[in-house]
Formats: sequence, structure tokens, C-alpha cells
Amino acid sequence: MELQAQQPTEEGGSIQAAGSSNRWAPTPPQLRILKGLNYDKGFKYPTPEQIQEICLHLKQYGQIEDKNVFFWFQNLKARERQKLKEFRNVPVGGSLDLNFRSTSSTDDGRSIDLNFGSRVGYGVDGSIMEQRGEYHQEIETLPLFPMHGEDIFGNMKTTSEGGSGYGGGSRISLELSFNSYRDADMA
Amino acid sequence: MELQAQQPTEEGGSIQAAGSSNRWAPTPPQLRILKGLNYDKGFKYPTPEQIQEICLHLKQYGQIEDKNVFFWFQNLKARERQKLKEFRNVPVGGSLDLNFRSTSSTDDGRSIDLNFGSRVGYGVDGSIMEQRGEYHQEIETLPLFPMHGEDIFGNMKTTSEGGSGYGGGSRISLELSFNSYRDADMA
DNA sequence: AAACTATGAATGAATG
DNA sequence: CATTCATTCATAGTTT
Repeated sequence: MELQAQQPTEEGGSIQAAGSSNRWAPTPPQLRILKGLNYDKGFKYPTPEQIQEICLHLKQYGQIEDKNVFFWFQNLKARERQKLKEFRNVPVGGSLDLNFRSTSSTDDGRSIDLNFGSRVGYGVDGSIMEQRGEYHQEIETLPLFPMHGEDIFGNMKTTSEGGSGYGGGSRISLELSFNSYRDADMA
Repeated sequence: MELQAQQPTEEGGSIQAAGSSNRWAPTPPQLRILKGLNYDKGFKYPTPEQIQEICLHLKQYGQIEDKNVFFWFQNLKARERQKLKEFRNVPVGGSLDLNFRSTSSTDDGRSIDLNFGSRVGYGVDGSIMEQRGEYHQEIETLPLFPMHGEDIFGNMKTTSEGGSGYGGGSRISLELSFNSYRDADMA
């Protein structure tokens, strides 16, 4: 693509007022919660359902959409890997230059405050409730869902139904056309 | 403050100038045609024959391979579904733009007349197709006709264990040579 | 204000 | 087909 048509030079028809940036930016509380989730549980692979829940929860702290949460986790993982990858790129020659900085990212570190000072009395359906007056110094224990060990990736492809590929015509055995119907259903 | 030197600082624009990138990117004409196909008749499930045909025509506008077309449609579908899934909980704020991905960046999408005998609607899950195709402006008139030869698509994954038949000596040679992006080391 | 960095977003490719 | 990975574009913020 020579030049992407991503030039919001004239307002991409978003929510933002004309002139402002259209791009979402996490509010401090939102960022805190997101990081907390990640840190506390090594949460990295939220399912679409979980993304929705998280998003819903975060809406109290500012405008946010599912895609924002989705991208946030996506970028988190991507950049962690990217960093690690760069490390492996150490020159194996004779001269080593330790010219790289430490890995400390902009992460506010583990010293996050996590103090839910704001009371919200939120509780749409009891799924995502946290604010209850008692908070520790720990990351927000956002009980989004039960995470029983490997349940984080509870995305087991229930290979059910061997749906037929195309409705007709091609009979090429394309290995990429596996048909596995997955019913991501939980809770 | 991290070592994130990712900018050549010499391109000025760094818009991936002369095809230095390993990965394929549709040229404007190619993108226009692809979108047109999809828009014109809700074309979402191209058969391997059709993929090949499309690819053939798109080659006039730049380097492209079957797999690129294949992936393009694959991603198109995947992301539409993903979008719908995330939008199931439409925010009631009213001030949100449900714009996960604006598909209508340019006024492309129309024209191109596919005349293949095979049907293309497979509402696997009740998906509704936008059967617009009201008027055909004329841009390319890609003459996609029903299969003329035999199977085409070989195996995209050469390292598969299941050596599915396909000993076919098709006229088309799909050079699905997955470029080793592992290089990832550019000057 | 230019240069740089961090990061949201987009999309091609890959995996299961 | 659903998810995830990898790479890149674009830009809000910050530093100089």
C-alpha cells in the first residue's frame, strides 16, 4: 500500500469534536485497571466476552469501546515480544555494545496505587463488581470471571460438526479450510 | 527513552517506499477491485477457482499471489464477524461511533461484474449479504467466469502431514512459497 | 518547533 | 472459521 488512506485530516466521523484527536487514550483509572488485570493474573488473552466485560467496567472511567480493550491487549503482547526479540539481536561478533537501555518500559511499575478512591456503586449484572469499600494494596481484583488455571485460555475448539466447505463447486482440498465450529460460550 | 529505533529517519515519510516490505500490500487499484467484488455482490466466499481468477486479474496492478487474495477475503470475513461480536453490546451512550473499521474510505466499491455461474451466498449463520449491485459503473469488468480448469489451490502449508491428494498437474502453478519473514533484519 | 518516543490502530499472515 | 502473531502506519505527548 503506497499510502494508506488513513488520513483523518477531515474528521473520520468519530465521536470527537472536530479538531480533537479521534484516538482513544486510556484515562488513568482505565489504565490502572488494565494493567492490574494483566499483572495480577497474567491476563493476556481475553476472549471477546471478557473484552466486553472489561470494557463495560471501564466505561465508568471514560469513554471506551471494545476495540480499545482489544487493541490494548493486543499491543501489550506484541510489544513484549518485540522487546524480547530485540534482545536476541545482540551482536555475536567480537565487540559487544551494551548500548541498550534497560527493559523498563513506561510501566508505572508495580507501584501502582490501585486505590479505588472513587466509589461507584456499579453493578449492572454482578459480573463486574469491584468497588466494595475494601481494597488492598494489590491490584484490583476484578472478578470478571472465574479463572481456574488454564481457564484463561478457555478457548478450546470444540471440534463439532464437520461442516462442509463450500456449497458446491470446488472440491479442492485446501488444508486451510478447516471447518471447526467453535461456540465460545461461557458463563 | 527506550531503544525503539524503528524509524529510518531518512524516508521522511517512511511510507514503505519502494517495495522493501516483505509482506504484500494491495495497490490502490487492487484494493479497489477487491472491495468492489465484495461490495458488489456480497462476495465473501470465493472458491479457489475464483481466487485464482481474481488474482490473475489483479496482477496487472502489481505483484500479487493467490494466497494474498485468499487471505484478504479470509480476513475480511473474520473481521466482520469479530466486529459484530463486539458490537453486540451496543453502548447506550449515544455518543459512540461504532466504527471498528471504516470500510468505506474511498468511493470504491462498485463495478466489476463477476459472471461466474457458481453461487456465492452461503449464509452459514444467517449472514446477510448486501446485494447491492444496483448499478455497475465500469472500471474493470473483471470477467470472472466459472471454473475452466481443474483444481488449483495446492497446499499452502507444505509442511503439512496430511498429504491430501492433489497430485494434480494443474495448469496453474501456485507458488505458495511462504517467504521466510524470519529474516527480519534489514539494513 | 523539531526530534523522538510511546502507543493506539490497521492489516497481512499464520495457527489450530 | 476463530484467534493470534507480526509488522507497520499514525499520532498524542514529551523532551530538547
